[in-house]
Amino acid sequence: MHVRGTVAGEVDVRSVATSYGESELAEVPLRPADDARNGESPARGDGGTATVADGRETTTVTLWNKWTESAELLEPGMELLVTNAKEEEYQGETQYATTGDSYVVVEPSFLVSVTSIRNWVECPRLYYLNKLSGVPLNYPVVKGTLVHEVFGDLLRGRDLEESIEARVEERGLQLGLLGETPAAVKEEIRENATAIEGWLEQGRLTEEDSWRSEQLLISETFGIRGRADAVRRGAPVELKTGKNLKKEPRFKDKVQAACYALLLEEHGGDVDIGTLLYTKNSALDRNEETGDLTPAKEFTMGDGLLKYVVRLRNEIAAMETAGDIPTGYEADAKCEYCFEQDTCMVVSGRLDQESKAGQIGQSLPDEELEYFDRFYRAIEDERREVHREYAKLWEQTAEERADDDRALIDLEFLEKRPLEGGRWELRAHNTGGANSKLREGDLVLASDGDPVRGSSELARIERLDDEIVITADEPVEVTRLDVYPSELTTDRLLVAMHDALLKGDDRRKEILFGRAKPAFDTIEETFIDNNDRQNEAVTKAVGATDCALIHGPPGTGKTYTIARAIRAMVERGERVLLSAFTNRAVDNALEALLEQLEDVIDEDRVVRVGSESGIRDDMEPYRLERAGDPEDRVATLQNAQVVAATTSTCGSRVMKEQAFDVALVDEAAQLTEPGTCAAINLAERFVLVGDHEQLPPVVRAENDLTESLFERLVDLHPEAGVMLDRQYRMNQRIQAFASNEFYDGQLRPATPDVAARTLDDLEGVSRDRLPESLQDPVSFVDVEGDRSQYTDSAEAARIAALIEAYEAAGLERSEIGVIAPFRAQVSEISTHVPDDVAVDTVDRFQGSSQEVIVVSFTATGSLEGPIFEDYRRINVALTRPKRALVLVGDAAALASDPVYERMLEWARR
DNA sequence: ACTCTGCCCAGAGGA
Repeated sequence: MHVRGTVAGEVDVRSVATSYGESELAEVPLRPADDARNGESPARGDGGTATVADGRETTTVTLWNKWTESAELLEPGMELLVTNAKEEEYQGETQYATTGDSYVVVEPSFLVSVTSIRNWVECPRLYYLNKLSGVPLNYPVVKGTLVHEVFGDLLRGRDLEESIEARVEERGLQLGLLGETPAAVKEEIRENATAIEGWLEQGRLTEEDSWRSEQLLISETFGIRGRADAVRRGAPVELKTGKNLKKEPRFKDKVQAACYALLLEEHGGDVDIGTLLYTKNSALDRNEETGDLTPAKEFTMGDGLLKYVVRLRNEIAAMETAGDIPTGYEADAKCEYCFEQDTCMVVSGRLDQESKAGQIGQSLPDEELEYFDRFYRAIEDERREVHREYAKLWEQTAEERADDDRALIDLEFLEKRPLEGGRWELRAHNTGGANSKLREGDLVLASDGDPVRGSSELARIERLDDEIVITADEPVEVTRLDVYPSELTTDRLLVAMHDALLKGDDRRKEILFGRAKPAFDTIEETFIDNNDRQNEAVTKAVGATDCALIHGPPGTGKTYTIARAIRAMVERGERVLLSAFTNRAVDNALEALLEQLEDVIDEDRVVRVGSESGIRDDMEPYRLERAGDPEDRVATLQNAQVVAATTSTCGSRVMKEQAFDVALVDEAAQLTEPGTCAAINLAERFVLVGDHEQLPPVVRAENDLTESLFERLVDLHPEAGVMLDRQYRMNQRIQAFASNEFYDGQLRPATPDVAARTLDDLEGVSRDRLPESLQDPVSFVDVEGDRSQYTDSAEAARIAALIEAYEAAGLERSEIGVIAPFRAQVSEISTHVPDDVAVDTVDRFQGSSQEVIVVSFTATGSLEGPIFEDYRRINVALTRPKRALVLVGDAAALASDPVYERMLEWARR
């Protein structure tokens, strides 16, 4: 049976004399998991149940011999899983102990990647450095990736030359940045491919082989995930681009293969043979011991190796759970042979970390060390949240998961169609309501119903409506799609923070930490002649030698100001990076910029970097295509004077090779500090534009990431900031509340026309035709709600009637927007109102505006709940309309909070 | 208690 639970106290490790001699044992007090679903977990295929019988009381699990090493890692509160345990009666109590078939897994829901384990076995410090500073663009890595892709193609039956041609073409941009020519790269790949082909031929001659390539595997039991290069007859095959003339495979390569063996074991395999394919070994190289010419090395993976791998994995999981930083002493690697030695010493020196390699250089100032510590923790908190999302893949039932919007279930599989290159196009019919987080272009786990234990594939969504089209390596009879969680964003945040602190120049850090005041050059030019603050903002942005901060409340022409500033920079010959957190914000800013840049620079000197699915269709012509001739691709990017990309893309390998004079970050109040750093790290100076009175960054965990760099710098360097104070959007009556409540009364209409705008200005609309209660630009409709928690059908019905009234007064449906706090209420309202009325959450309405806005508060009785606590959300909701705003809600509930009460008074006037 | 966007996933190799 399997035992799973939470460590309930201190672990006792000691030696005892047994009939086999001296043995080590560890006694772990364990509170068995009370989650009933645990019992269904099939884990390993021996039919055991996964949980200890009915109890909440603490029991004891004895871990024998080598497992005591994992026991030493345990802290109270950690999760523990022991497979194939035996039950023992001791002093009338039921206890458990490991058997010869047991595995001990620390924090099993923390999914460790195979690469992590491979790095860790070499040196835990190497694992840490990889995570912290990332791997820069370099040729050996790109070539390795290419060889793997070609290998995969060969296994799927693609023609060799065709594959090489296509794969090299796809990597044009990266190869160009590395200064490689296609002909030379192809030639090198051919050499590796010859070894692969020769080996494949051997296999075909001798027996029927069954092959799988690039299989993504997740183990719920061992807490490991990874992608096997290939699986032959159920056994892992690892491809290596390098040379190895020794008889034995490298140890870390064996460990990697053993990881896949564990993963395959959980998926029903039972193998003890691993194959490593060193494709640089050629016929000219003779194995020094065996004289063997083939590149393939087969080896046996014994029980001991597999268990050792799980113990390694436990070390990582325990360290990540505790939030520790490895020193290198955990391993017996020799630092003098390590090619990361210098980096390791510098990092430990700068961050004042204990390290086996020793320290070089001077430690960062205390405040920077403290900053590093705080943000390292915060980012790792986020990472743990991503890990919890992985765990939900098996902890949630399909229905729970679909409710969570992270999956589409009960699809009806329609057909499979082979594509060129051996991939497949799969089609399924979406039977349910398609209200999920999944979007076109996303990578998902496509499965036959169970993404972890069943057959599943990493697939890309090509089309998503009633009929779903995906592409994948294997023809899964897909009936379910799951979000595949990714640590990519977290990884990039960490690297961005590392770069800002360890690679950033000193002057930049003086500014970020408030040790110096931002400086400005004097600029005489007038950029905008009818709006002083906008002009001041452009002047500051252009003249800043360090940074400028532009605070732009709703409707104040933030986007125009940015575009004007960038134009001025471009005219001065500067290279500019335009960034924001979301693709939508980047595209909006770029759209305004293109208008400004007409006649200033050629269109082809403006480049949008990002994925095809992320970029808005009308910006597609500016998108940097990665595939193509290397020289040509790299010229397009280097020649660009303006590059636009999300902050996440700014952290990509390609973007990190780029340098700019200025980085301009829009919607900067929605960005975490490390997120902002990803963009500004690439430039000499920066301009942040945003409004910290609107919504803050979206983060998974409650931590230091919730305050933006923008907001912090506005406080730290008020003299670098300027607030745009004239708004071009709202009727005066509408803007009054937000102005007083959020902007100290400083926000005012830009012109008398704006102040006086009403629905009457719109063609064919007459306010007289509205009920009297709606004739004022701001009105309140008191609805006693239906008392349900996240929806309110009474409000929804009333809103439908309001929309009819506006239509009757001559408004187009497309001129009306409805905003609600909860997604559930958004879908409730959507069922009541016509399709062409925009209905969305407050959060998603940020950044846009409408002639008429109806707000559904969805609260009866009281205003309790986190969504109402952040007043910035009301600021966003109330500042979306131009000409009319209708608040719909329960007056009694709204009056229970002072801010909402003031809002009520204003609306009812 | 709720809100929710990014990202080619994980791994590619050097000595």
